[in-house]
Amino acid sequence: MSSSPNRFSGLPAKRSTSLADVASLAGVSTGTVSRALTRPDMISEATRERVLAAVERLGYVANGAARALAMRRTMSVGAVVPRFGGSSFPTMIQALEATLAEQGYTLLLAAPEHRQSNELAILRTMLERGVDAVALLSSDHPRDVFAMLGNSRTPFVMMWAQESVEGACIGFDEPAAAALLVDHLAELGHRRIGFIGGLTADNERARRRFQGLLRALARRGLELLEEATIETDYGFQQGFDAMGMLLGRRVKLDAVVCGNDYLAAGALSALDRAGVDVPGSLSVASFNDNDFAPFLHPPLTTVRLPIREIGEQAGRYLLARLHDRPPVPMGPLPIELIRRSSTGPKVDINRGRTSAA
Amino acid sequence: MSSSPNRFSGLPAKRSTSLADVASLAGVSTGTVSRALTRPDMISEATRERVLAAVERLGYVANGAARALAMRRTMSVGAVVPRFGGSSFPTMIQALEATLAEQGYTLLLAAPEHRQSNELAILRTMLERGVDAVALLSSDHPRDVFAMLGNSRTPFVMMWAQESVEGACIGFDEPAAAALLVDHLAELGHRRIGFIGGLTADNERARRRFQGLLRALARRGLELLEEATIETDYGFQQGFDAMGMLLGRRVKLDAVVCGNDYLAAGALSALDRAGVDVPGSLSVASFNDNDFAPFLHPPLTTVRLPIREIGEQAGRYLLARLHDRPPVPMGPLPIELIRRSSTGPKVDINRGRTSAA
DNA sequence: TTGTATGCGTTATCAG
DNA sequence: CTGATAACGCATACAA
Repeated sequence: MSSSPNRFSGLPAKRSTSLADVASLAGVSTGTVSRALTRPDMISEATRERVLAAVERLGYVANGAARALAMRRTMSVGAVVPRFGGSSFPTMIQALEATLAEQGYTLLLAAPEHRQSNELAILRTMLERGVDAVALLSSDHPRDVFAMLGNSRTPFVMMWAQESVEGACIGFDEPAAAALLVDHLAELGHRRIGFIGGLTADNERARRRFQGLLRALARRGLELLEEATIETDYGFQQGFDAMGMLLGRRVKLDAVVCGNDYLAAGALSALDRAGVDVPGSLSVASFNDNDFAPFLHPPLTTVRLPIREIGEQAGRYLLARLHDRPPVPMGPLPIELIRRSSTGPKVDINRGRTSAA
Repeated sequence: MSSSPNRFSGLPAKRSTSLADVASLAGVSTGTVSRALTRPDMISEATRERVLAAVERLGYVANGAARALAMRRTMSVGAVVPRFGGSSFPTMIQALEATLAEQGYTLLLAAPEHRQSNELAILRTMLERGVDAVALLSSDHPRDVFAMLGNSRTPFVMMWAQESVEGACIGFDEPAAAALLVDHLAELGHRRIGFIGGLTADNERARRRFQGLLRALARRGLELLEEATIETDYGFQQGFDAMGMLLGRRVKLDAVVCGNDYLAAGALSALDRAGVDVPGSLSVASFNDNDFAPFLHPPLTTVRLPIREIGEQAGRYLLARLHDRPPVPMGPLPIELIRRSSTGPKVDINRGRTSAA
């Protein structure tokens, strides 16, 4: 019953072909096979081909666990990233993955739904899996996390974070981004400014964004209207609801800044629903985590944030550490203000094409 | 120079504490330590505590490679997912990860930027890493992929796919979703219908979506306007451009269906830019991969697709296989039409609150 | 260039 | 309940 090949093969039967199998088929030793596969230049053309043929014939796939055990390295780095779905993290992670892949490293990812809950447990699992390095999100983690990292001598980096005594951080100047937005609004003559932002309590990035905003405003003798400041989870619905609340309070406002593009999209939707003229009677600006703020309607001013670049830099940093090289110095990550008019090429419905006369 | 503890510790020095260290500190054998950690009930209270204390004191973390080698299983499943960033995949993956985590499984993820390119290589890497099972996206893969999977006797599942002789598929009824949209538009009396969809050539899902649309239309004696049908990459900019092209062609249209919400967002933006009254003079409907179509402006009719559910079901299926149980039967995944009015609660700017009188 | 033998850190088997 | 000891599959120093 359980000997049929195509049966539900749980654990017991998983003895797949090994180096030894290949070796005997090729009529050489295991050592030779191993070298033929990982150091082709150390072996004669003839035997190498025999080995490769045997490998092919058997469909041999190396056992990573054994290899890792013998080599004391796994060629993989772990990343623990909370609340993964629907955010800008995928972009960052993919950049990280791509950068690591250039040097043959694989990314082992954990994306726990509930934050903090068991970050240490997750990290432990990763170390047990044998990751050579670790990428963390932000820099606020329990002491145990850093302790375990240090104890295991595993290189690590904190992404989307500013500075930390605990280790290296890759991030961008969030206050500078806030300043860009504030300057823009101020230049438009706006003075009564509201804010719909992320929850600062458990989100270091939202916190820095918020404080950057406050400081930029202060430099111009302005401040956030307290009754027009709302903290909420990042999300369309949340943005919609928050803007609804703001409107309900009937505060006089010149402009509203949104903590990210999800909030902005929801807020714009609520404004439209309420018949508010944007930007005629109210300007909206936004941080652009997810690269779609430039395409929202009505067009709004936004700052493009170097999310992808964080992933890349983090990857480079880790690779440097892994190769026992001093970390490469890295310049500041680029931040760019995108003004509201840059939605795309104009299309005139009355004339047909755009380019022709 | 290289003996300092806090130096760039590449590979050589990574001999961290092992079971043996713990054993000698606790004055027991390695076997005892192993059991104390993984089978607490097989050991006396007293020694277990001694062991745990030693573990704590040394900050011991198990070596997963060695464990995997000995146990012949890694408690992890791999997933290979192309074009990961900015799509609805994160949602699906997170659901998969969460489901697997319930049983202690870890998700090893590969998210290659370029599709097909080297799917086999990626799979090989995963198998080498020692994954116990694999989740694939869609069902169109090179033969080698299935061959390798079969050869290694690794349970696997195809997500977001319909049917395949190669193995199990988890997906939803894409044509049914298309039919919902078509029925809705037809009920509104629309007959001249266009489509801005994903590239069918290299995207099985886009293909099924497109064909489902054609059939649903045919059942009602309708067809897609050829000159109002555009294939493009999923994306805001692409949707914007595509709608621009459509407008440029000056085709008479009652409605346009968008292949996903990114395209829809771009299309709506282009329509607004062109001053087209939506839905007054043109209806827009959309497949909703990313859960934000319901929040777009102007509100459009959309079908909510069970993306998250795919991840969950795939996880359950894999777990069943991993535990050597027959796969659990699963009902059809839910699809829901969301009509354009359901953007959210209404907000009356003139009255303050919504709920009070 | 190739074969041999040892070690990698755990789990599992089998006595005690 | 606990202690030896043999796998696990591969890489590598060493010998040939």
